[in-house]
Amino acid sequence: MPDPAKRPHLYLIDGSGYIFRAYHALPPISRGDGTPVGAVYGFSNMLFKLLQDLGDNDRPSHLAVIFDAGRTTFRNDIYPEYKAHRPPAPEDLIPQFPIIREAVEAFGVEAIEMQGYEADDLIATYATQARDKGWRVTIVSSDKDLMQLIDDNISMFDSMKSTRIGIDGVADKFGVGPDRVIDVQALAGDSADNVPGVPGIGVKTAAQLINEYGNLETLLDKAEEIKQPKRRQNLIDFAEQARVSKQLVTLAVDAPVETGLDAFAVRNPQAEKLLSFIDKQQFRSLRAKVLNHYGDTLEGSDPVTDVLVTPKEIEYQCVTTKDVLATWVEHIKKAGQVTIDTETTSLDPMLADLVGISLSIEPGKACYIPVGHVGESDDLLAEAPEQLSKDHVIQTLKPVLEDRSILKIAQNMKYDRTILARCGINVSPFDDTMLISYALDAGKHGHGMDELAGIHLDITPIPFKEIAGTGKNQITFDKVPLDKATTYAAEDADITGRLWRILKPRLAAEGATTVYETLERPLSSVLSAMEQEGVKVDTDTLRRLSNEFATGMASLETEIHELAGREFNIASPKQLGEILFDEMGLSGGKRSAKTGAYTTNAEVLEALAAEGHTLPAKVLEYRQFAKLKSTYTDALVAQVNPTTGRVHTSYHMAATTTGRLSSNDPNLQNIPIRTSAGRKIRQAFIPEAGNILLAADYSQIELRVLAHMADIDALKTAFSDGIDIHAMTASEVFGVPIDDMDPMVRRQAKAINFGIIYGISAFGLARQLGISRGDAQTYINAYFEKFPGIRAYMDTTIDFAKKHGYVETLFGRKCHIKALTEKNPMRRQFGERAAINAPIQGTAADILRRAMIRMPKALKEAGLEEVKMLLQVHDELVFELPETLRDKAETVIRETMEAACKPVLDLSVPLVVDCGFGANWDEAH
DNA sequence: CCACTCACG
DNA sequence: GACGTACGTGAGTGGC
Repeated sequence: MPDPAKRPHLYLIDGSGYIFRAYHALPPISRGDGTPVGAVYGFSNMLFKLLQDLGDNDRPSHLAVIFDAGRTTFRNDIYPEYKAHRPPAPEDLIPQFPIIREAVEAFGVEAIEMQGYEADDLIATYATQARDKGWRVTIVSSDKDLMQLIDDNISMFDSMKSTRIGIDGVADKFGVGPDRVIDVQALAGDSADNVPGVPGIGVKTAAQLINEYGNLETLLDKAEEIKQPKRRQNLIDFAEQARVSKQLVTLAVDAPVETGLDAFAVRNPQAEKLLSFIDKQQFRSLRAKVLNHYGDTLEGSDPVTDVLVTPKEIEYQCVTTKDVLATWVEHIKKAGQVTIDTETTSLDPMLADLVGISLSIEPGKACYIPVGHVGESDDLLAEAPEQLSKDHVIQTLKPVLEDRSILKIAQNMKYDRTILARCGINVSPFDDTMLISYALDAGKHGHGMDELAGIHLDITPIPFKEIAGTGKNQITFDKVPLDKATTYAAEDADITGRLWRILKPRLAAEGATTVYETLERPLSSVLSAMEQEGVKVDTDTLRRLSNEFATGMASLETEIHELAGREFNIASPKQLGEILFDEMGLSGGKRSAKTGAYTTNAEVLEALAAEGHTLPAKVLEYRQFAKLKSTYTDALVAQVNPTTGRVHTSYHMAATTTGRLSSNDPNLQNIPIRTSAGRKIRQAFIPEAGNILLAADYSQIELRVLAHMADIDALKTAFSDGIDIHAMTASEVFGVPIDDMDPMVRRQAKAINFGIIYGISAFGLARQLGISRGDAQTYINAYFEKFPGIRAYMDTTIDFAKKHGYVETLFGRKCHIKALTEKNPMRRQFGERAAINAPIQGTAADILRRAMIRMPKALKEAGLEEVKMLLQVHDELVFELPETLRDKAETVIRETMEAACKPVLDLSVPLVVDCGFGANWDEAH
């Protein structure tokens, strides 16, 4: 028996069943020449969907579609009336049969049929052959006649319902196991197939009788014993008819098939064949889907080599006439895909004005369509170059960019989507090379276009600086001359298209499709909407705070200078260090390894303050004010968008190793909360009048994920029972009762719990708690003694990481850890800790992503369109909503977040979401 | 442009 | 036995 994980898996598709389903599911469609192709279309889509949808575990290694060859089979020799009542195939279906066989061939799949045998017999024959060789078999059909074949290795799959039927499913349907299905059918008959059976007996009664007597022959032999007179008589009178019926329903497992199983090995379709078939039928959306799925892995298309992505010549065109633009649109429609890039006046998509759009369909060919260029001098109107109007270009491209059958490809589509959304275009569908790269290579390198171009294409794109200058002399893109702008912009679209051709096929090949399709791509538009929504800040409050902080800083500055005996720049760690440790002669001055400067961070200053020194304490105060003022109050006021009056952050989807988002310009994921002065800044985040803010955060999500991943019963039970997890840890590690726990002991346990998530070290824990390294080590030892499963989890994770170079989240996201291969033991241990942390932090991040992706639909379905998701802060989502919707919104939000793992992951601990609401973000906590 | 510091989870 | 450390971010400032 081959390795069960790797043994072949044969899929046998009931082609006739597929055809009839396709025919009835779709309205009549004809192609240009009048030939009806509705069923062909439905069939092709179903076949493609099956090839595309199956998860990694269920992927076929072998595949064939089985058809009926004609109306008469060996069963008509046994019973001429078999299937005699079947109406002929509908008139408009008949010409589609041969086209459907072409479709199967075009997809590179074997089509099997044989005169004298039904498709079911061929399926039975192949299924049995494969099973006997130790293969797994899936029969794709909903025909109950095939259920007799089901066993431990053969199952059925209903592709419309996406449900798999095994032995249990048969029992549900027939009331007996698969081995007695034919006995039941022999008794019950089948009016659709004109199988007579025994009168007065249906499936229910048949199952009851077979279960009682064991099988058909025994039942017929003992028919005299049946109590019910009518049933007894029928069983006696129609015994022979039952036997004939059994023959009719019994599938032949010995059909003399000629094609061997090996011929069914799955292979990628040949591009030319498949695309020409699709084009002949005029299936535009299918064309796009097929290209999207196979990328350039299609056999016979240029392989992914230099030939494909390195064009022989470069042809970049500046489009300034309607005719040329129309030609591009035609080419895009024909190709079914286009790479797009927008050029604007700002990196902030909420401030940026559209300047031009570049497009590319194939490597080496791209165009730039200027729409917002102005003159190079200040005399704007006089020197603006000739270009198409923005309005005309938008109206011309809108149908293409919104066409569901045309795939739009971009590098960081979220940016372009926001820009285009502001022009009234809703881009769909799309692929994003930045996100594909992230799904594949998170942690290996960055995912910006220039970096990817260097790595995958060995190209250094024209630096933006080269065309726009640097520093205060830098000009915006609308002032770049058209020739330079065209070279730069068209190159971006060209490179993005070439990157897509390299990266897209890797998704399927490296098992990253699910991460990309379920955690990356759908989030892009959700974030775009959140960014466009923005959040309101109370600028008056921020300005007032800024003044308060400035006043505080000024008086502290005087005091500090007096204490130091001279003036110096308090904000300079270098100068401060010299004052403290050289001039004032305080002890404990540690120099940093890199520059040799004294360390003056909060930890050091706090220690000095604790010794009774005033100056360090004042500096700490000063630093807090300085930080809050420069990073928050002043910066936030400056970030308010003049048009919307709100602050629009930008979420970076591909920044972290672990799958977390990051927020920038401004960063709204590090708004103060830990100190009262800091919380005043949070109070400046407010809703519009009549609205409230609602903050929903996952309670202890990372510890819950850890409890599940490491499978720690004590932790899981504590979470299920709603026990304070830090108190529980304290009770286990320090042997104290949970009730009336000393807050200091709980604090220590909390630090241990966080330490575990970070890949604990005695040094780190000691520093966090201000205890000796020896004591910290004692705590850690005690912890691992109580929770040995954690140690095991950590060891397993590090082993996996070292073997593969990456770790995985519960949702399959790969996080590559570079430092694991370091020779320097310190850096390598750093990698080991990162490897322990990444699956935990990453799984939590995946859960947040799932919740966010589902949130808009969940709100909409509850009639809560007015509830707007504004912010994400790693374990928290912030919403703005009319106060009247508070309770209903809270329910939907909580349910969506708590169920975010489902249905693909059944977490063994509950997820708990705490919701708060209020007139500002601080109150909402 | 890097180092340092510090805000958040 | 010596490395010199908690995990993941972004932003402001000083200083070379």
